Amino acid sequence: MLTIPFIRANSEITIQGLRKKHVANASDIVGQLIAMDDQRKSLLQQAESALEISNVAAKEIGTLMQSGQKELAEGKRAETAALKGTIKEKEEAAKAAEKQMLDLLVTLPNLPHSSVPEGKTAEENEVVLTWGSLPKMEADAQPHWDLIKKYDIIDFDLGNKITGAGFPVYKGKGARLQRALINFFLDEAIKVGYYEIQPPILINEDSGFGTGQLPDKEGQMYVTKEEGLFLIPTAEVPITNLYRDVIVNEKELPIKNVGHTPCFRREAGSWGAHVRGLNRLHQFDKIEIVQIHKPETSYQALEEMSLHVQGLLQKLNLHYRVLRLCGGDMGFASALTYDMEVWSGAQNRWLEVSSVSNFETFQANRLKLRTKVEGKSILCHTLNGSALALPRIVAALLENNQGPDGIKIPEILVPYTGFTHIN
RNA sequence: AGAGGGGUGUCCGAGUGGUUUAAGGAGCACGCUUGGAAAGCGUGUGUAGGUCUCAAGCUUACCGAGGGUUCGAAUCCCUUCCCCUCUACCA
Repeated sequence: MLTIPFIRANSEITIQGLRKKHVANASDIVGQLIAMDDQRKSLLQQAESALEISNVAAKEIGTLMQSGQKELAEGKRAETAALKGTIKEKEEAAKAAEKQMLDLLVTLPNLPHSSVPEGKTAEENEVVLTWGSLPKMEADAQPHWDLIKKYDIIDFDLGNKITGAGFPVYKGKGARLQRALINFFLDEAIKVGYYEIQPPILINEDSGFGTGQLPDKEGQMYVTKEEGLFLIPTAEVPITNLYRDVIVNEKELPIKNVGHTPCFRREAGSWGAHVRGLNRLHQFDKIEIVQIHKPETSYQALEEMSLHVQGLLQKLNLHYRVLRLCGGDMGFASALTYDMEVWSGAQNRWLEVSSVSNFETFQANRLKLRTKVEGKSILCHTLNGSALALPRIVAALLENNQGPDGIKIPEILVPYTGFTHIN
């Protein structure tokens, strides 16, 4: 969430930024917000000055009562009783004005960083770099949805039976490959200083608001019927919300956390072409890295996180590219996002396997996540990224490494899997 | 899940309608003291909003959260969340 003081002081920058993110009527909205805030302030002032009078009178009544001057006290009481209505009325009006302002404010996305390219769709994302080369594929190379059947390692039919579409069952070497990747990714993160967290995978409404999933995107999450809790769409939500309503000691920054969780996404209405097999699921495993920084170090951290993710892909020997997302393709809360895509040899296309973002103060403002610098409390910057999401990595590994003696496991994973081939 | 007891500042903890302007202690910061340290002494020590060019000052709200009663609420009432004890259940 953007802050009102920022918008007031930088209304032109705000309008330009919102336009880059393709918010319609950006200029009108900013004008409305400032007007609503003016109204809020003026009502608040009226309420507070009435309150002040009433507080002073209440104190006088107290003193009079104690010294036994009942008649004087009664007179005062009648006087202040009349104020009650005004106070309540002004307070309610101020609260209503604030709510109106917040309701509008929470619908605004974060402003993009200056390096974010203009553009509306994924085609306009900027390719930052490409690593490796196209895997040499045989003419009869099979897509992963055929390979998983051939080797009987991931079973969609069984998932359909026990749950529904998009909930595959991993079996035998399929399950072991999953476990190997999870441990590999966690170990690599711990090696470079991340602290491992195992958070709950159900979260409450406040947490959903803190990281920006609510109030807008509840349609993407599964909800429990009795308690109204949400199944997490990403570990970003619980791990970042650990710091909700926290003033972090400056000495503890930066904070670097990593966690593995299953992720649940309803993906309502997004099924169709290009989502076969492992390409899009309702439940999948992901290792998430989350960092909390002082503003001046957050962009350096973003680059480090990007390099960390790239290191994982290089160790797995996957041909990948890095994209800088354009204004129209970026997430709601992000100021700058890099997507990492791996080449899928049999599908002949790029698959997104990671998204690394700096949210600057956007989440921190919702979370009330602050630190103190020279005695003043300031909002922290939050960042996160997938390192990595499993299904598409598995898809690419299966497709790119298929051969006559089965699917070859990358060397670095063999100590984790305990086998060299799936055959 | 049932019965009972709780939730107060960074922490411990007092406070059952009006000098509470949240006592007292610990911690922390700064200063004095010291060869240095400890002890001791002194001062300070939350968050958010408003006012203000800045600062100071003034002011409003905040005692788990939300609402109510009252001239006045940490204190009384209602709702709700969380913790503890016992019982029940359970990996």
